[in-house]
Amino acid sequence: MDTNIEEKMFQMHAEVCKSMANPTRLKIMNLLRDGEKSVEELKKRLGLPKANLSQHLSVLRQRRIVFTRRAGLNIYYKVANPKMIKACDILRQVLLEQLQEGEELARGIIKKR
Amino acid sequence: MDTNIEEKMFQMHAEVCKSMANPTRLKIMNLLRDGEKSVEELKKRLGLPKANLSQHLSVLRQRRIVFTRRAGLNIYYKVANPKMIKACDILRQVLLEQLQEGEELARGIIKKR
DNA sequence: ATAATAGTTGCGAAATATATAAACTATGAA
DNA sequence: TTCATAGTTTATATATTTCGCAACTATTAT
Repeated sequence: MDTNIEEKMFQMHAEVCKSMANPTRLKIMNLLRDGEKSVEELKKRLGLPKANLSQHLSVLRQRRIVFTRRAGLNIYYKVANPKMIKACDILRQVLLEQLQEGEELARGIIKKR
Repeated sequence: MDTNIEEKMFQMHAEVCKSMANPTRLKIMNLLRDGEKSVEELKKRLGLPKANLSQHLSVLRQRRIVFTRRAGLNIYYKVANPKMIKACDILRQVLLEQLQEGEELARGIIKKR
């Protein structure tokens, strides 16, 4: 059926969104924005217990949002598709616009007193 | 502090992602893509109990991803910021590319036999 | 072989998200 | 006022996420 493939797309789309629906994972993506980083580097920058970090990385890996490469003891993570970063940037812009609207609204209320 | 506002941005960003991290809500956004629709229309197209639909709409409303307008008995929903749709489109593209890669990989495996 | 370093995985508890059903609110018509 | 329609909210049960902790695996050096 044709509707079923659509259904699956929505399901997969939702799962990609879920992968990004956590502040820690967004921070990871933000750190990976300008090149690959080892788990240790990420751990240092984020100040998280490595088990927890590893679990978050696992979520991103499973959805193929990041790739890994092993080099000796270290495992390097990088963003699989730069479009993912682009999507993040757009959402961030949406947020900034919302904040701006909020400010304008607040100013409007102050004026009206 | 400056780090705190960054922290809050990541938090908010995650919450926007959470709003989109559900197949039903993605379907709603997709239906609203080309103009506002009443709850009843959405209900018909999605075939959901209205209570459930209303809850999903509530999530989108609370994150200001959609706006509402009342007209008589009906309440019309529309996408608040077209950039939200753009972000969805990019994610969908990422998915399609992943599927393509998967196919290529599969073909590669077949060839190698 | 043993130890050290870098990561991952499994498990249980607490917090969140989802669906359903029932009760509630708001608008308009008779 | 009473009723019907359109939508929201609340309560509750279930499923999913998230975290910390302990145990495990993989690679390198001694």
